[in-house]
Amino acid sequence: MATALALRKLPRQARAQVTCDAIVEAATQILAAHGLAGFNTNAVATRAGVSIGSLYQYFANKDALMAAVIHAAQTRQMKTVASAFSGLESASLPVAVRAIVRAAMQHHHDDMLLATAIDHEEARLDMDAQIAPYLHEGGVMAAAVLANYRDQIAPLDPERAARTLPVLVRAVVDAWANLSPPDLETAEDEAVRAVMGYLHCTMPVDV
Amino acid sequence: MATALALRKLPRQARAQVTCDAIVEAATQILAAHGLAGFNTNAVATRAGVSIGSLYQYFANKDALMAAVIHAAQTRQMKTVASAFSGLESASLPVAVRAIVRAAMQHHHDDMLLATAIDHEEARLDMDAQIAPYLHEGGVMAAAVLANYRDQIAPLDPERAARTLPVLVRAVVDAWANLSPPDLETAEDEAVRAVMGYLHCTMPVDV
DNA sequence: CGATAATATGAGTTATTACTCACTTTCCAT
DNA sequence: ATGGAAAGTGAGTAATAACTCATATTATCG
Repeated sequence: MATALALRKLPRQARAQVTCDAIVEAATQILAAHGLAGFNTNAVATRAGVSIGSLYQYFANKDALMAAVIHAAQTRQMKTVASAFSGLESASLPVAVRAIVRAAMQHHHDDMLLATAIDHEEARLDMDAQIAPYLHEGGVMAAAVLANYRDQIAPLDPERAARTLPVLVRAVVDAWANLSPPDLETAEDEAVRAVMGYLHCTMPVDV
Repeated sequence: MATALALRKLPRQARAQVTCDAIVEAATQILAAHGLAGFNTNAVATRAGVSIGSLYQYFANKDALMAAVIHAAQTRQMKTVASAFSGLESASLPVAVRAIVRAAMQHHHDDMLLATAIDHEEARLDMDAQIAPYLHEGGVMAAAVLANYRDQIAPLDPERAARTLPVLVRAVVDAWANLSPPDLETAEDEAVRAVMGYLHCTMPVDV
């Protein structure tokens, strides 16, 4: 525990940055293809086309590499969501919800092995603190969008909604997209239904 | 891949069953405490108080042991949910939903490391087929309960609901229960809100 | 250039771990 | 009892994988 997850050395030249990126990219691909069981530093270095020594120049240990993979995944996802949010001002609520669900779908069902590996390692490495900023940023965006539809939805706490809605979408999408064969249409419909339901819920919730 | 996940040998005597159970129990504890990173067969055998040889008498390989852990976890959860469903006939819908959410909470936030490890290994080992019966059984139970409230909820496909609702509850609970400090009250409220919203959703969902 | 710093290499070391097998102990049917 | 089957043992093996380090290559700058 308490492994230092920071980079051992910062890349200063352009080629060093390329090497670093290639390593993280290779690690991501291996996780997606073979899961944590196939994730080892020698394989990552080989796939990245660099030597094992280069890997350890930048990543102090395997956990640090894993942390970098998680960080990169979060950044990627944030970008996708942000672009889904942009240009939504004039859309109706159902249209907006569906657009955001579609954006979320691109990342998640995509690769169950990667997503579950990240979940597990995030928990094991106690990365809540590092993740918090991403969550907060997502919350701010969500709150802004929800404000546009203030009159069409039940009164709700935007901070709560910002945490609940993304995981809700993700879980529903995963459940339906991870079938054989995947049922992406139902995945989308069910996710939209869940979100719309959440936003409209005016029922007595306390008992 | 395509590892045989069945037991190598069936326990015939009572003490053999005890050994088998102890091994699966120990494996579960180690997964919960240290995650997949700490999960190795020697450690499991030691913790179970049996020799490594005994472990391999019953489990052909590490994956077979993992499969047994997953199977046991599913069975445990099924029991909890079933007992939550019983004695619910006279309850109001919100009360019933809250009761079921509470039951689901007992298993999930409990141990993020175990839950995420199971998710990941389930995906890696392609265990969809083995899991299907549990899902189906859950669906039957859910359908029976929902039928009681037919008049209070929006028309919906029980089979869809049976797949969507459990993962929805689980995801929301995990999101709120896995904070530091955990916010179990909000977890429950948000899960109830999500379920009630889903059940009531009459909004235009298609665009 | 030439000097120094940054980057890259990969064989090698060391620890871990999945799994085997020859053997002993316990149970049970006759 | 007793013979055979089931259960249990754990030192040992072979493979894997995290990580190091002495050395080689490449960039930067005066």
